[in-house]
Amino acid sequence: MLKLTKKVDYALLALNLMARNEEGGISNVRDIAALYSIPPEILAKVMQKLSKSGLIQSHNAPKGGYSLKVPAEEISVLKVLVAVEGPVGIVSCSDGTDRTCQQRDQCDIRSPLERLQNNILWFLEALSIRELGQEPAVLKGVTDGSSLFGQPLHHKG
Amino acid sequence: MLKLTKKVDYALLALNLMARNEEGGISNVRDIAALYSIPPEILAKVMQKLSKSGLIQSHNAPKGGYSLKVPAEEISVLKVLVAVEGPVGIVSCSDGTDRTCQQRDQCDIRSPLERLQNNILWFLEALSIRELGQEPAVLKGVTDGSSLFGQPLHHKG
DNA sequence: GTAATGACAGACCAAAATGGTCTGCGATAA
DNA sequence: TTATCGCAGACCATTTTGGTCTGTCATTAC
Repeated sequence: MLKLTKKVDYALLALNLMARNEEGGISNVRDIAALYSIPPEILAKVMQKLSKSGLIQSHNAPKGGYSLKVPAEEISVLKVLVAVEGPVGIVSCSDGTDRTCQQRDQCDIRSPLERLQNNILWFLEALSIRELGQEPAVLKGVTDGSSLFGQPLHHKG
Repeated sequence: MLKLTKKVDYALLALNLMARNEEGGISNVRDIAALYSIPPEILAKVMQKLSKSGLIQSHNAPKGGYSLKVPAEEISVLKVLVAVEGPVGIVSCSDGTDRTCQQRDQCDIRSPLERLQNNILWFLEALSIRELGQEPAVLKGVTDGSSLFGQPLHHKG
């Protein structure tokens, strides 16, 4: 629950690798799969989805493979997530998936949960695969919650 | 993927209701289930977990039911989530669930992902079931990402 | 005391999501 | 023209999830 799928993990690993190889560097499925011990067939499917969504460019030929189509800075974790798994919604009633929610009429907590969801999506969008491969120091103040907020809010400990 | 389960939804609805009824107000499973069209047996299990985790108090008797054991302000969404579904981890390798991760040795994105996870957990901890039932206005500046941060960071649009 | 109420407990099942396999086709450059 | 590598989709096993069913135990109103 509230967990990234293996496919997303695989996509992030592959993209991170390609981000380090760029620019224009080509990696093929077999090599990446071998490096990370990923079943090649699975990674192949994942890469195809990334390709269809326009994040990477395929080179269908011997010595071919994939290369980044846009700069690593512009590929957010959220984009990867959506490309691989479709629309994200922590509450099923808010992403169009569940049209038959039995609680919808009586639901009195949807609004704050959607707000919570927006925050999570915002973080996913703010983190690029470029930053994925960088040392914590670079990220400091961006994704480290404890230093991100000026005031303690209502955080209960 | 990255979605709250129905059980968590049910728990939040029930707790939100009880938070409005307090203090010491008692609600029973049958009534709550009827109000929100939740299968009573399911809600019963959920309530038992909330009870075991110490968030609510059971009153096993006719005219009995459950009441909040601690103030609504002190019950975070994260606590509810953990009580109902166990430890949370958006990356399976970081919550002790997956001890056989094939990518662990070669994984070069774990650190930033764990950071991302911490941010999400932080938000879940910062949102209490008291706030769940309040109007958006009260939450403004707390969970609304767009107004929460002073600077735009690297947010790509 | 006893019967009705409501929590407690756990086996059990069906559907969906997930992770993975297999097979074959299509494009292209060596 | 053939080996390489992407493209496509059917297929299957496992796990997770949501839900049902059956029964027991505690309490209190009568």
